[in-house]
Amino acid sequence: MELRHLRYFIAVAEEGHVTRAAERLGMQQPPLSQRIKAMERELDVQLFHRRARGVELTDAGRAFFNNARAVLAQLDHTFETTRRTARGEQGRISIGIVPASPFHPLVPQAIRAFRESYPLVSVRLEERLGGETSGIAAKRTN
Amino acid sequence: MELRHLRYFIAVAEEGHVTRAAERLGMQQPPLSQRIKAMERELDVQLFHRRARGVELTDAGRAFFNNARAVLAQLDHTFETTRRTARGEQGRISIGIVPASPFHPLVPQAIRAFRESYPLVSVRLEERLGGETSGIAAKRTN
DNA sequence: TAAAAATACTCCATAGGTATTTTAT
DNA sequence: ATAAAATACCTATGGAGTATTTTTA
Repeated sequence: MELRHLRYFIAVAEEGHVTRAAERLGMQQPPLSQRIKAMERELDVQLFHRRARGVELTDAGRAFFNNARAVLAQLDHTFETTRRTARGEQGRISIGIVPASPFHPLVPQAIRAFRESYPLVSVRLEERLGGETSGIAAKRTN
Repeated sequence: MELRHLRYFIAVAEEGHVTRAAERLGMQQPPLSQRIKAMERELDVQLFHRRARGVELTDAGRAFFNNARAVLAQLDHTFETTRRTARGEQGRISIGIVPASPFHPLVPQAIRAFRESYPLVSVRLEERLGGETSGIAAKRTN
């Protein structure tokens, strides 16, 4: 089973007609009927009752419908999260700083400003006594 | 993007090598490289760093990895729920009964027994005063 | 009997296989 | 220099289109 098939199934369930769903999907009725039947074969579950004026979800079909929509929603969320992470708009960053550093007093304000621009990035601040530099080190910890 | 591609990506991420992932998937390395690249093109996101000894997830790739596994897990859950519903092992049932009926005293024990056999079916009992029958009526309310 | 789904087929596009080259350390 | 990924090219299978038949109420 592929994502395309989940979308086909959802269209048919929402329209209540294979023919109307095919229109909405920009394809023809027979291949859509075939794909739905292939899904029923693969699941070994009847998803629709065939009526004279369209199709109607079975109980199992309704269960599949609700869950399938959730899967697609989660997938959309996945794509968005991935793209935001790639753009640096989402994720986790650790900042290490030496307390005695001349930058020290500026850090809290800098973090506030950063958070305003990147609300989905969580910033973690660590103060360390030792260390070879007197500056600031930041690294992604995704 | 299709489910197959999510599985390909997960295999590559877990193995850290396109070649090993291809073995695990029972396919050849070049088509797997092509599919991964196609996914990166479609998402417009680089998912792996190419190293001399394999590949390594980028930050965005790691975000995609975590979410993609959740999508597949939810899909498995979807299939199970659908099959259980088809077998009548999961769902909701409403039972209507007339209080004066001779069956009335037997109902609670019957429901207890049913629940033992079908713990994932939720049973709802409704008592109604009127009604054309003196018996018991049950219907699925999925 | 009429509207819609199913079947039978033909064709095409995506994706997989094989051979080879390029890249990264 | 070497291990692994990328590229180029060919092939094949899943799925989409068209024409027609079957089913359901």
